[in-house]
Formats: sequence, C-alpha cells, structure tokens
Amino acid sequence: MPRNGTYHCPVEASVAVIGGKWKTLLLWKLRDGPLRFSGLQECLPMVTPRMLSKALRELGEDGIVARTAYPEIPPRVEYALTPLGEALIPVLDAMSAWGIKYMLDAGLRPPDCCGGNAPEEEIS
Amino acid sequence: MPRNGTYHCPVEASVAVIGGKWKTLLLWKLRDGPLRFSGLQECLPMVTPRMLSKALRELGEDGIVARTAYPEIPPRVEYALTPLGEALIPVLDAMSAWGIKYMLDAGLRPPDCCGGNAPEEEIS
DNA sequence: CTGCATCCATGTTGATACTG
DNA sequence: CAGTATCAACATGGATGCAG
Repeated sequence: MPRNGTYHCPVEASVAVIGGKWKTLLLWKLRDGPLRFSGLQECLPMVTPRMLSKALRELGEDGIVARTAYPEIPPRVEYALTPLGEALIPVLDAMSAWGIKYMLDAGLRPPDCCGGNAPEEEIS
Repeated sequence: MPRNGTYHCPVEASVAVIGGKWKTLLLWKLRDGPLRFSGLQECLPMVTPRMLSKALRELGEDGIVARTAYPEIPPRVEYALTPLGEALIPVLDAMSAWGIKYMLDAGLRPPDCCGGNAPEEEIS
C-alpha cells in the first residue's frame, strides 16, 4: 500500500495504513501490550520474518507502532501501539466481533487468538 | 485472498473476507443503500471494471453482498449488503472514524466520500 | 449496460539462506 | 535476537476486445 497521496475518503486512508495481508493481524496481537519481534513470530508463525519486518517498518512510518530497542546482548526490541495505534482498537474489536459472527454463520468454531487476547471485560 | 481454509483468529477471517485493495471501500459505498455496477464505477473511478467485478463476485460468494439482476433491456443489476454485510457496518464506521482522525493528525483535510455518504446523524 | 477473456506490466508475498 | 538479501511465485492493474 502506498500510504501516501491523496485520499478521497477516510476509509481509503484506513485501508492504505492497515491494509495488506498481515498488518491488521499484527495490530491485533499488539492490542494487549508490547511484544518483541520473536514474540510476534511465535504468535504469527505464518508470517515470514521478511513480511513481519516490512509491516512493522511501515506501521512505524505511519505512526501506528513504536519501536523500542534495548542496547543489550542479546538484542531486544519491543513493538507497541502508539496512541494513534490505540485509536485503532475499536476497529480491531469490531473486526474480531464480525469474524466470530462470520465463522458461526459458516458453521466453523471461532477460535481464540493465539494466547487468547480476545477483547474481554475487566473482571472486578 | 483465499477466503477459505482454517482461520486461527476471527480477525484473520475478517481480513480474508474484506481484505484486498478495494473491498472495504466498495462496502462503504454500499453502506447507504444498493447501487448498480455503473453507480459503483462512478463512485470508485480508480477501480477498473475487471477488479470491481472480481470484488463483487467474491463478496457475493462470501455472502456479504447480494446481486439482483432485473431482466430488462437494457440490463440492470443492483448490489446490496446482505444482513451479514450489514453486520460489517460497525467495522466500516470505525474505519471511517479512524481515517478522519488519521488525516487530521497528518494535517490533511478529511474529505467526505464521493456523494457524501459519511455516517451522519439523523437531523430532524 | 453488465460484465468476462486475454495478454502483459507491475507490485506484493513467500522460501530460503545469511548477517550484525 | 532481530532482522536483511536474493530469487521465485503469485496477485493485482491496465488495455483491449467481445458477449448476453
């Protein structure tokens, strides 16, 4: 996605930024807190390091995720949602909710995401 | 997008169905009522008839849009959201809202969609 | 008018291997 | 650990022509 140019419609801008095959899923995994590169790889084994790196770089350029590198041995890098990225959470939740409905309608069992980071209420 | 296979996560299912470069935008245009093929072309001049046809066919296969052909001369075909498609409206609205925020943060003027079908309150 | 078929250019993704 | 390099495969886009 170009992620630049003029958008004729807000939806077009959203698609340009979070479109692509993996970005939405990636953001969903970051929804509940920062993750390391290797943590994302475990969560999303179907995404190659190349595409993961590319997606993270582009989301960083668009101000959606923040990259924090800790100068340690071995290296550690954490990715987290920025405030602008957190503003996407309603979108992600709506997509998750619809996905559950879709899978139910299709007679499929809606699985929890890896690790179970479905949107859940605070339990006092 | 394959739109089949096993999804490990509801978000994955949503991306598979409404992912791609144009589907979300197309659904956004159908949000406020049925449109004809030519109407969609006017709304989305950047989408070639080939890709528009492909997107509509796939959305039809997934039960998101319904195709109604009127046996007239000249032919008339209308596309509308199915109930499952209407269930996507919260997703579309959330994306639109976020797109507006994103464009404001970027210093761009958030445009109304072609024809002005932004989600608006009923004005009595 | 509403599309589908074909060819071809370009862009995006995947697989594997490799580096700081 | 956190990526990058290279090449191959696939998806997407444009142009044109054609059919119901």
